Amino acid sequence: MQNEIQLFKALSDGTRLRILLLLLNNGDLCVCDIMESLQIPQSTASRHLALLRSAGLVDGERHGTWMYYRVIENQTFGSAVLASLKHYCSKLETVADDNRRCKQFCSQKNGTLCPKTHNQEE
Amino acid sequence: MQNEIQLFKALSDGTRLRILLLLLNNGDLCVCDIMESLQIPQSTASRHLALLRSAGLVDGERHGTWMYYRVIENQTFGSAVLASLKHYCSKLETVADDNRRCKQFCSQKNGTLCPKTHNQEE
DNA sequence: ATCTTGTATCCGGATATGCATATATATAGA
DNA sequence: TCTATATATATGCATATCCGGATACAAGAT
Repeated sequence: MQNEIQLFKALSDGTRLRILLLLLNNGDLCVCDIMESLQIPQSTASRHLALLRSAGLVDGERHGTWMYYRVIENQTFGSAVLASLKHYCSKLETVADDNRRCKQFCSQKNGTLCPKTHNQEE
Repeated sequence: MQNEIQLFKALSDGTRLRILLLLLNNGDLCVCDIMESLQIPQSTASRHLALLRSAGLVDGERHGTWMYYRVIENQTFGSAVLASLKHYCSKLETVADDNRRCKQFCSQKNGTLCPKTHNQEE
């Protein structure tokens, strides 16, 4: 049951939950998007992303200089929990604030910084 | 999102997961059942049960000397996660061992110690 | 070579864990 | 009622882990 413990450990931190919800709601994002949206230092974002990746919740894809992260969609326990998480946390104020900053930052930088077009889900 | 963090913290410990799965698979249990099934000291079982209760995952009902614990069934996020947990962890060896010890202990003590008949689900 | 982006490491402080011990509560019997 | 026993909770302590931020380092682009 080590996998489940690691999964819940990864989820039991506010910053990581915000990162996951940001990715669930906004598709692929690079580290600079995340630090802007959540207003956290770059090293903090990076470290939490590494932990989320080692827990099997997200994976990263390199596009030149930028590293794009996304939530892994498979049919495991982690996926089921994340789906519930997205559903139950959609109304939270913090999440809404993060999403708002994310959309603003991504549209303002559009075409000027990151090479890859940003996926706007829904 | 403090509720969700507290939920995941409560779930990110092997002993607590085993307690929850034991309760999910065997219905109401008292502390002595749990310490026998998991082979852990009484103080450890009690401390984890207190934490699970404060996280809103289990509640306790007193029957004379014995305190019976059960998983809380409501329609919140925690319930949804526990349902998935039970489904995805049903095949784990540790869980099977715990359940076996539980059934053996409960049947051997039947009528002699705890006053309340043990619920065998399924 | 230099700039930007991302990762790894170090530190201090906070929190969690397990076990042992002490305390509280409930039951049974004299 | 008083005592002995069984059950449950609370506390203290040593150890281990985790968090955030700063700093140093690595990788890619021009």
